[in-house]
Amino acid sequence: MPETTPRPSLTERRKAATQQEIALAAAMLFAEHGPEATTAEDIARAAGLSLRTFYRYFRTKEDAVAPLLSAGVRYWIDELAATPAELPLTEALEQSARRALAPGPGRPAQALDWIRGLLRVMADAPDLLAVWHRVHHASELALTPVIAPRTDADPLETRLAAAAANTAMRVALETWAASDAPATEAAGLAARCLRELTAGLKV
Amino acid sequence: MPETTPRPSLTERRKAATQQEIALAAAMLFAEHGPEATTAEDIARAAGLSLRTFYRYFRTKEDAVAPLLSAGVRYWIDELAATPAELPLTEALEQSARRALAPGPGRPAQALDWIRGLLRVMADAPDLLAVWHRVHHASELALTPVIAPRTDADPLETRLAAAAANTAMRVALETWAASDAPATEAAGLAARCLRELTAGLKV
DNA sequence: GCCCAGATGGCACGTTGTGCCACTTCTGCA
DNA sequence: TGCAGAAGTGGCACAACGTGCCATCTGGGC
Repeated sequence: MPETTPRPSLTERRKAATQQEIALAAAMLFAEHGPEATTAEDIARAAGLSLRTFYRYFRTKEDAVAPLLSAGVRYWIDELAATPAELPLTEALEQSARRALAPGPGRPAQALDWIRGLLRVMADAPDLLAVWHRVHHASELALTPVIAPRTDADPLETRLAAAAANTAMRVALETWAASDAPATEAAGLAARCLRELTAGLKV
Repeated sequence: MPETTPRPSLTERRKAATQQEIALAAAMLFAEHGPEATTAEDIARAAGLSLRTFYRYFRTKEDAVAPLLSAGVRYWIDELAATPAELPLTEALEQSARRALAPGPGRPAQALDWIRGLLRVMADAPDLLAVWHRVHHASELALTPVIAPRTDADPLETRLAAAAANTAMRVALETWAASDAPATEAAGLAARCLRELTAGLKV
């Protein structure tokens, strides 16, 4: 079977697993007691490693949930990159968003639930909110080169398009998370936000 | 002379002055040595107060420059709120942006220069970048109620419009800051970004 | 001039995040 | 299979961060 990736090397896989374990432990503790009441040591203990090692995986305790928060947009950008180049950008954005937010292979069904749980405790946790914004800033930068070959706009317009699309996705996720809608509705909401934004603002 | 504000009370004005002094001291130190190499005590000393008092004005050392970073969008929202209601939203956004970024009464001419200086050291200062994003998140929320009465769109569309307009302003400021263009060009760039975004994405 | 509210400073303390070193585990090569 | 180098892990010490608490001082109202 043809593997595109050379092969993740046992150690690499362990590190990835550890990172994921830390992320889940942190998300669980954050959701239960709030980030303020959770110390880095709590997370380390819950993940079964020393405090020193925890800080080798993440720069701050809030960063620990970044992999969970970025899952949605990560899938989205991957899907967009895999979309046939003939498709108009507008449709490509919508279609990839729908696919990214639907459960599928390699997409843990609870990914959206983690995001919702974390977004809900962010209201009184500025440092955690900062992670959410950092994630979307990163995805804005990652989106630009993916969009660029699909448009003939100049660099500034391309950057704007990436930023706008990214904003639409963020607003969709925040709106969904604030509601009680089931995870299945997130994809539709994201598609709608993208459509409205690419069509232009109402006067 | 009719004053709209009841009158800021000597103590209030002192506090505001102190806050501004801290902000300027922090921006100066951040720009010169980088935020990493600047301790909260350095800022406190430069502003002529104790460390304990510093933390009564700002939650973290990076927060100290938030007043400077938010100046631009603050002016913008104020101008927008003061724009005649008959003006179509698209034009109101552009016009108020132009006014906000042009030097004028109550608008320190160097405001944009501080933003540029700070944005340039943000590349390797995640905590400072977080403040930039927090400022724009706040302005996104502040923009929504100002836009709402000028449109008949539903709440989600209104929120999207605010988020998009806000994103346009942010991209404009970041683009201007990354360039060597004089401060006078920022207004035009912002207007252009707003126009392109409100018109809709190119396919 | 007196008094209360609030601003300030000093101190102690828990938490954060990092440098350094010793130890263990994995990986590659013979 | 065995051995040497590389890499992950943990413990310790330490500077910086951010806050609760209390004592002191300033300033505005009666």
